[in-house]
Amino acid sequence: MAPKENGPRAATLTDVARRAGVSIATASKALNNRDDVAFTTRQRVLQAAEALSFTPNAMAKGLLAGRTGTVGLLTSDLEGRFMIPILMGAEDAFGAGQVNVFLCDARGDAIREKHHLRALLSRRVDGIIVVGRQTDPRPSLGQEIPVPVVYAYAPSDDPSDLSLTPDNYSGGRLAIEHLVACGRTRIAHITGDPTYAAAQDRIAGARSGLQAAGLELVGEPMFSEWTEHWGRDAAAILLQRHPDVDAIFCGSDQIARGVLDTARELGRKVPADLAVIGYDNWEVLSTNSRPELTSIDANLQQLGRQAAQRVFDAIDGVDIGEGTHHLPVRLVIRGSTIPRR
Amino acid sequence: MAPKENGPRAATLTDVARRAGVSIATASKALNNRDDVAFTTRQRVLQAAEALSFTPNAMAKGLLAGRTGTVGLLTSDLEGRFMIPILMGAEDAFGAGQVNVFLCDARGDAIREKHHLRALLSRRVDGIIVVGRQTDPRPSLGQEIPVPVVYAYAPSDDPSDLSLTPDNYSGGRLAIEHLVACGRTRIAHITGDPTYAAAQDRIAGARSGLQAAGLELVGEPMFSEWTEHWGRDAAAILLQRHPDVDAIFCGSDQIARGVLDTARELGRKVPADLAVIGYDNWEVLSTNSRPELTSIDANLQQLGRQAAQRVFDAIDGVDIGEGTHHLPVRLVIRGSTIPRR
DNA sequence: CTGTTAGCGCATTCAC
DNA sequence: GTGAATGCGCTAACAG
Repeated sequence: MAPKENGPRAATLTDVARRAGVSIATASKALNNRDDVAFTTRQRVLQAAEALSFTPNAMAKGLLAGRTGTVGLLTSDLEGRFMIPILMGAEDAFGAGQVNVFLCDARGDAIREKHHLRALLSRRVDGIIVVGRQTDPRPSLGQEIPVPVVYAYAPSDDPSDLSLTPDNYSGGRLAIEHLVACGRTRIAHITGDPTYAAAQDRIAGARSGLQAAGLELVGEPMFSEWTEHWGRDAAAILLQRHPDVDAIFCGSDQIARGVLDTARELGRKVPADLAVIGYDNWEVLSTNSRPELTSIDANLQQLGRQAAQRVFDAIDGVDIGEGTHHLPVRLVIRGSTIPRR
Repeated sequence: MAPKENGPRAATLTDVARRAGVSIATASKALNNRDDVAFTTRQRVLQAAEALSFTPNAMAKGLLAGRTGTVGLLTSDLEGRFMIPILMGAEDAFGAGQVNVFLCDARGDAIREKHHLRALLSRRVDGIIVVGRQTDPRPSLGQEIPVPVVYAYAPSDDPSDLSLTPDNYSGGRLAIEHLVACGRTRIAHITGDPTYAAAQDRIAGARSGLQAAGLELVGEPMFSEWTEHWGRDAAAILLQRHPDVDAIFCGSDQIARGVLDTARELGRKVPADLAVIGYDNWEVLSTNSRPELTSIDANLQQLGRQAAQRVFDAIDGVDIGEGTHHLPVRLVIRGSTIPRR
C-alpha cells in the first residue's frame, strides 16, 4: 500500500460549505434533508460534498446527540462453535439499523473482560451484549453500567439482568419425543461434561419426555468429554452392556458422530436397528455423516438477533424486562432417526 | 434489566472538576499525569473521578486528536471456518494496543460491503482490514480510502494494495515432501472446487514437490466439493482405479475425513498401507479422526495478527509496502501419515 | 431561505 | 500551579 503520508485528511463540513459558497449550517441542513433550504442551494452543496467525497464525522455527531450508534459485543471466547452464529445474528440486526458493533474477546479472562468493558464505556457505546461460552450462569457486570446490557447464551447470575439463553430442557425433551414418535422405547443417553448446565438441563428435559411416555432411560447418562472419541468409546460400552437399546440421544453432534462410527463397526444399522440423535446441528458434522444426523438446533443466530433487538429497545427507552429467558430450539430431522429414500 | 431510565448519564470531566473544586483544565492535567499540578490537587481530582466512576469520552478525545483508536474489520463472510482465527488474531493484536475493532460482515454482498465501508469511514476508523473468504483475488476498495487498508486471506486485485494471504503453494509442496519423506511414491490428490485459487496453488506446489523427488502424481487431481461426502466417493473411485496408491494428499480436512472413512471400509490400513494428509488443520476434524489426521495449518491467527500489525505501522506513518505477501504455513504431523505408539 | 451562535467533552495553549 | 479561553466537526436554536 502506498504510504498514507497523512494523506488528504477526510473532508469536513466546513470544506463542503466553503466549496459550495454557503455557511456550514446551510450545508448541514442540505445534507440532512431538512426542508428549509432552496433547491439550487441544496444541489450545490450535494455536488460539493460529492466532489470532496465528504463523509460526516460520526463522532462529532455522537458528541452532540449523546448517543454513538455503537454497541459492544463482549464475548468470553471466540473460539467455540457457539459464538459465531450469535455474533452473526447480532451484527446483522445492528447493521440493518445503522449501528456498528465493537467486538471484544475476553478470552475467558476476567481481567481482560474488565479492561474491555472500560474501553467500551469509554467509547460510549449505547449498549452491550455479553456472550458467554456455556449456558451456565456467569457473573453479572453489575447494575452500575450506564448503558443497557443483555446477556446472551450464558445468562447473568443476577436475576435483575436480562439474559437470553437456549432452552436446553426443551431440547432434551424434543429429542426424546422425536425418538418416541419413531417408535423407540429403549433409549440411552451419552453426553459430555456433567458440570455443564447444558448437559444437566438436557437430561432433565429428556427424563420428562421419557416419563410422559411411560419410559425410562436405559442405564444412567454417560458423561465425559464433548468429543467424537468419547462418543465412539461410550457407544461401544453401551452397546455391549445394553445390547437392546434402540436409540441413543447424544449430547452433541460430535459425540453422535462417534456413536455412528461405532454403530457401523458393530454392524448396527442406523436408523433401522438404532436411531441416533445429536445436538447443536453443527452442519459440518451433521450433514456429512452417514447417515446424516438428526439434531437439535438452538437457533443461535436468532438468539443473537433477539439480543440485539432487546438492546435496541432498551436504547429507545423501552423496558425490556429482566430475568433469564429460554429461547425455543428446533428439531432438524435427518436420516439417523428416520430412513430416507 | 431495570429500565435504564436515561439513568445517571456517564460523568463528564466537568463533573469531576466541580466535585474536586478545580477547573476542568486542572482536572484534565491531573488525570492525564501532566506534571504541572500540585500533589494534593491531583489527589482530590483522582478521588473525585473515582467516586463518579469517571470514564473519559473517547469520542471527544478522538475529535481533538484526529485519530479514534478504532479500526474496521470488514469480512465478506463470518460463516466460514477461516474468518474466525483471523479475526481472533487481529482482535488480539489490536486489543493489546488499546485499539477497538468494528466488526462488519458484508455477507458476500458488494452493496452491503460498500455500505459498511461508508459507515467505517464515517466513524473515522484509523485503518481497515479486509478479510475475504477465499484466497482468490478480490476487488480492491480503491486507492481513495483516506486510511490504510490491509487485505487478509483474499488478496486485493490491485498490486498497489498490501495483501497477506497463506502460501498455498508451499502448503502443497510441504504436504508432498512429508509424504515422500515417509517413503511414499504413489501419491494421488483429491481436492475440492477447481475454480478456487487455493486448490490450484496447492496442486502447483504439490507438483513441484513431486518433481523434485522424481515422481509424478498418480492420475489427475480429482475435483469436486470440499466435503466429506466427496472425500468418501473420490477415495472409492481412486482406490479402485489405482489400487497401488500408497498416499493421498487431500485438499481439505473434510475431504480427508471422507477418505479415511472409505479406506477403513475397504480394509486399507492407515497409515501402514495408505498415508493420508489433510489441509487446514481444523482440529474438530483432524484430532477426532481415526487415526488422527496429519494436516497443513495456515497459521491464520498469526495472519490476522500480522495484518493488525501492518495496520498499526501504517497508522504510525510507516510505509508498509505493497503487493501480495504469502505467509508461511506449517505441517502438523499426526497418526495418518506416521504410525503412532 | 440563510447565516450566526452556542455548545457536546475534552486537551491544550497562554495568561495569571 | 491554576484557570479562562480556543477549537476538534457537527447540529439545533435562533436571528436576519
